[in-house]
Amino acid sequence: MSNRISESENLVMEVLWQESPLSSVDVVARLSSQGWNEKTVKTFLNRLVNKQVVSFKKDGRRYLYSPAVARDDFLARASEGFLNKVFKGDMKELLTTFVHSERLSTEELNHLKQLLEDEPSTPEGKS
Amino acid sequence: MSNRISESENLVMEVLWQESPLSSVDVVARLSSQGWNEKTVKTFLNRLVNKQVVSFKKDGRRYLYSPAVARDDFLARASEGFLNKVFKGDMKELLTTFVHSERLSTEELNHLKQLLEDEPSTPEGKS
DNA sequence: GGTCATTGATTACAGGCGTAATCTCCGCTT
DNA sequence: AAGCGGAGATTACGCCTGTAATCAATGACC
Repeated sequence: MSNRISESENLVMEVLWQESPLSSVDVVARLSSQGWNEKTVKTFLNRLVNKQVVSFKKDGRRYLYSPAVARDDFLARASEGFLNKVFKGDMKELLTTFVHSERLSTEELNHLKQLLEDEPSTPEGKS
Repeated sequence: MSNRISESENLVMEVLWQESPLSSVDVVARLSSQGWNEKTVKTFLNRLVNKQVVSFKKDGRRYLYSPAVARDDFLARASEGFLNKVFKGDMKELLTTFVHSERLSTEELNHLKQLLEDEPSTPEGKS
């Protein structure tokens, strides 16, 4: 259970997924918009290492951090968890909620249509 | 900040959204699959009342609980939070992740296409 | 009317999280 | 070689959460 990633930790992961390896100083810099104290970021890095989702290599006296898990896997599992938790696993309802959200722009709608066209499984026969 | 609903509390909400008002005994019964002690469920009900997302009416010495917020609003806000937290607000990526998930059945895909067709905003002009 | 059972309210407590400060170790500088 | 400055490790601490047990009030039964 303890290998769950918190919201703040997730932001740190995002930085590392975007670019790695990074020193803690770099990570702090890339998270400056969060207004976090350097110590706070270090704490997150430490916890992530303990949770084994971030690895590091020593470079002199500093560490260079890298993600130890792929972002896609991560998102997929988080999404799955959210789906089950909030929507009781009802994917249709989840999609309906998101599609009906005003946050869905025309561009996003088109992107979504594109995605659906590229998806294989929708000919005629419903298997 | 404290009006956030936890995962367990959410399950209690689901029960009430499905049917209300309900006595605590009823809620406990409907959550029996969770294997929670009656005291535990009472705690959640109490916390939900304090968070003002559940209201109650006295019926003799017991309370009859009802949701104080609409499920749709709730899902929408939870979804918004998830989108921002896990996908940094990137709706396209969220949709991509869900659509690519193997959990998306043919039926769900068709449902989604239907949703898109019913959505107004996809002519030519992008605003 | 008093006692008891039960219901909601209060209290408990460990582990996770946000947010850091402090400690310790070690490589550079002088 | 000695000291210092900075990196990671450890510790701190209050709030939230999961999980209940205990407390207090009150309606039902005798």
